Amino acid sequence: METVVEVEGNDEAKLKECGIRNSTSSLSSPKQISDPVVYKLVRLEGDGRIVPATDDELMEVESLLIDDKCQMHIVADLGQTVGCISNEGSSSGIAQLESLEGLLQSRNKEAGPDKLNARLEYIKEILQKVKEEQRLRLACGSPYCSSAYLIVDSQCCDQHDKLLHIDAKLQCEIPLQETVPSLAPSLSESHFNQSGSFGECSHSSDKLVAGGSTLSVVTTKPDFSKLKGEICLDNLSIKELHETFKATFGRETTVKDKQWLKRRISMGLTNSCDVSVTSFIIKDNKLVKKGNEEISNCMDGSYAEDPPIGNQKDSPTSLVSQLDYHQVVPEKIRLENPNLDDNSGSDDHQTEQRAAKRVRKPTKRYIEELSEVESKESNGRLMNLAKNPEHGLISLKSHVRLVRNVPLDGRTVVTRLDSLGGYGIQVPCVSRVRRSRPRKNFMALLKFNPSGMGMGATLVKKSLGDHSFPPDDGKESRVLKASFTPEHVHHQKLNPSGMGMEATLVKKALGDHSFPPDDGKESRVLKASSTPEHVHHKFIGVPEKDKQFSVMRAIGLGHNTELKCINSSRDSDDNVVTVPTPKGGIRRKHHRAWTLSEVMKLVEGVSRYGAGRWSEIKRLAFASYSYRTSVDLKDKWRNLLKASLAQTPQDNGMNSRKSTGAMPIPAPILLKVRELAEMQAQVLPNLSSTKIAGSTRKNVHEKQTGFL
DNA sequence: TTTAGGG
DNA sequence: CCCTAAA
Repeated sequence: METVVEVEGNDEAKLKECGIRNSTSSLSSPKQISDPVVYKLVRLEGDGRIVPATDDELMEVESLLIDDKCQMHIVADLGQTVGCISNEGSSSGIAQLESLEGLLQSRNKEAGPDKLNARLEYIKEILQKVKEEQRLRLACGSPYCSSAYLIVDSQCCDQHDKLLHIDAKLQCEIPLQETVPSLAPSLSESHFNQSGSFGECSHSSDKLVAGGSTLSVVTTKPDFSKLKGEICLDNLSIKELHETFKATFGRETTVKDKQWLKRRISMGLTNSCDVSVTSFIIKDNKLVKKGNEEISNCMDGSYAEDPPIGNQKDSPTSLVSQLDYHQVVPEKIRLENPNLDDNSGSDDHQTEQRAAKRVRKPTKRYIEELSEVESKESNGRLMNLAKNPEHGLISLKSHVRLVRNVPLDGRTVVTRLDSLGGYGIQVPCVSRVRRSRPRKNFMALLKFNPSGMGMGATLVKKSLGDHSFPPDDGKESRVLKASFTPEHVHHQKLNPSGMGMEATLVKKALGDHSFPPDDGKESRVLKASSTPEHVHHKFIGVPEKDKQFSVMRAIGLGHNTELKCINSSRDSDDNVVTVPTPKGGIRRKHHRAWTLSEVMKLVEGVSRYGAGRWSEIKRLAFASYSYRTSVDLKDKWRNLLKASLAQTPQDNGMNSRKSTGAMPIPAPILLKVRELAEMQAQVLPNLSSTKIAGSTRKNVHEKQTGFL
């Protein structure tokens, strides 16, 4: 998969490609080695040379530049527009993209799981965008002129940027717990830099900027360092294969199975890009891919030719490929072939199995959540694009770290998500407040309770049956939900056992307002708003000492108190559920008064599509009114109907009276409402009841007399 | 998911 | 406006 991303790209991409495929990284520190995937910062010298963080790397990269065919591109292009794609690069990039797409498709066919498909879809989408941008750029001649996404500050070409994004996404989808820690931070940094939201947030960037002209982030795979040149695995002896294996994964293997070795190596090298072994050529001890096209071509048959092997025992390095393997190879087969290769590591085997398992589960969920968020929040392509990757990051992070710094991480994640989501700091703030609230809330209630006891009762009731604390704005609440969602997942994963229990309990205590993590996208305001609350209560207490407290509440001791907490929070944070009306009454905070135009729209909609087609009307006539649900329309129509019926008989008396209070509905509109009602009443019940028809007619008559 | 109807 | 049952 990752390869896919790399393939896609222009020179920058190629650069990365080189790094990965040719096993550029010669990270020597143990820590780095232990991390299968590492994003490294590389500095581009004025002359276009790439200067990695370490000397070793420098050498590596340089040699790569010499060896690889992409050298020319890199040197030339980077030389002048550091990190930007030259036209030449762009065109080739497009070509690569194309082949990449083919690749993706072929993979799509092979990989059964829907998740994979979803991912591929996503990637394709991104690629599409990238490609388009490239074309635009070509047309304009200027690297940035058409960049619809992020105008990245000097340092990275956005192309590369996107690649990274994709990478990030991919990575997160391949949640390698061992892998990510180092990855996430650097990634995020680069993101921040590029999006500009965070200014110079990354120390690393500072460092690099200071040291050299530009910086660029390169993905590198550890332990590939020993591989040099091109390799045709097919021609290697077992011993050679062993060497290669070692170089690739950093450990020995005793497996004698050539096929297996080749497979493992290729997978390891291509980093989960299912490239057939044959796409490698060996040369001077280096392993290199022949070409992108070939790769993509090979893709299709690769698995067919290469029968699945039961024992997946690689170093952690190849977890990525593991993932693919697991996805592609039916569970059955895997189970049926327990140990094709014996000794070299039943340990590894199990470990990996476990890894794969624990890895995959969260992924799906996360993706769902993320996609949901995306679809909801995306304000435009720009944001969208910038965001997606970010989500990836988030998921990454949570996957990796959830084990410990929950709160800390959670916040970070939220914050970041938010900033990229284009919603300012709102979300994070809210979330923080919510999180810290549980303890205080308790006391806060009394203070905040504006209307005294009576009110309190009302509130309690509401909280029980109606968790509508929404910021009165559908959008906003949705944002909230979105922001919380990840957290929710996060926590759940974090503490599956204990947490789950508590969550359940709390839920019950609350009356189980089935807080659906993946509730329908459109989730009505109500639900959206309630979600955060639930999350809050479910998870907040857990990580620490609050546990007891929450448990208590959950059990019921705090039933009321908890509710009150919610209320108070609403009072303080969200301006209460209800709001006093000038008239003296109380209405729901997020009640949206129907404007005349809305009413007219509604009437028109009904006349056009018919009463009852609320969803249609909603969709077509109220598309822009996100806060009006089809139910709302229906309700309003019902009211209108009532009003129209009530008003007509007794003339304006009613009307005038009404006008005093809420918005007066103009008689003409009521008239129309009535007409429509009758028309439809006639049309529909026509068949069945004459009674209705009679009454309708009567009504018609009345109305007509009344108004004409 | 949408619609209809009750609260 | 909210909730829920039914389709």
